[in-house]
Amino acid sequence: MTRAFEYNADCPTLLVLDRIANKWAVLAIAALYREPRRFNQLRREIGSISQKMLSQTLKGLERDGIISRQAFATVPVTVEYSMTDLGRTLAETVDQLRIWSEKNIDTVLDAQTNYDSAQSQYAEIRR
Amino acid sequence: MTRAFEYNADCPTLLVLDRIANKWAVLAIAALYREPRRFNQLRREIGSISQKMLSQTLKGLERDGIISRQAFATVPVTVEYSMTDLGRTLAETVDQLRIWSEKNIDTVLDAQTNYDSAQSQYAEIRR
DNA sequence: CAGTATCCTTTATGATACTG
DNA sequence: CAGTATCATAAAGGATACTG
Repeated sequence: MTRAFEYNADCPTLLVLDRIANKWAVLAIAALYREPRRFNQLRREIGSISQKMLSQTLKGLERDGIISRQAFATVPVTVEYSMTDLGRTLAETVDQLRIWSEKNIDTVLDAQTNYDSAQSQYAEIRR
Repeated sequence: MTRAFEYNADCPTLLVLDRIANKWAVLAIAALYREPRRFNQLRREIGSISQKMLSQTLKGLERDGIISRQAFATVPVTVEYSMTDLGRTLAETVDQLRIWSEKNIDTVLDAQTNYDSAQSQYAEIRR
């Protein structure tokens, strides 16, 4: 077996996965990919995210050096989030997922329909 | 704002994200990327996954047409999981995350250390 | 072997209220 | 505006027992 697929606790993939195998993080990264945003701006744009989750997600991404946070001493305070150089390289990778999704969504949807009808047919027989 | 970043319920990215922004799914995809595996083989390989989660994850991936399940009428039964053609294209994309992780894990770890020490320093001042 | 079913615990997330 | 704190609930996950 190759080193790449050892899923032990020290595996870097697992560490990074705990950050990005997360819907909110992916959405935040995608939103910040092109241009910086303020907190509530992000919140409105992502839409489905709560204040708590956004705050938590941004903090985690900042901790990992994926995004950076800059506060301006306005009244009230303005805070701008933006991708770091490191973050941008991750964002490009994550963006591939978006591209894959848009390209293959129809195939996936068809597969789901197929699977579901096969299942209900089986349920029919069992009854 | 570009179409790509509208996070409404119909967004294909969100639908796919609900599947792959998931640690177990990513691990299963990574494990099946190179060669087919049997259920318990996968379980041992991923290690940290429970029977319940593996079963659930594989079912979801099969439903989406990412992997396929083939049962052999041996005693006891043997079941082999493998990537579909569609799945393989996703796996390649997901594999980029693994590559990114291995390449940048040190930078991320450093960023975390930095962030944490800055935080504790602040806590020190507040006290 | 390859699961399913069930119960129980932990974690994630939402809603609400409050602050500099 | 940009959060934090707290409580409540829903969802995820683990452990165990059981089956073809």
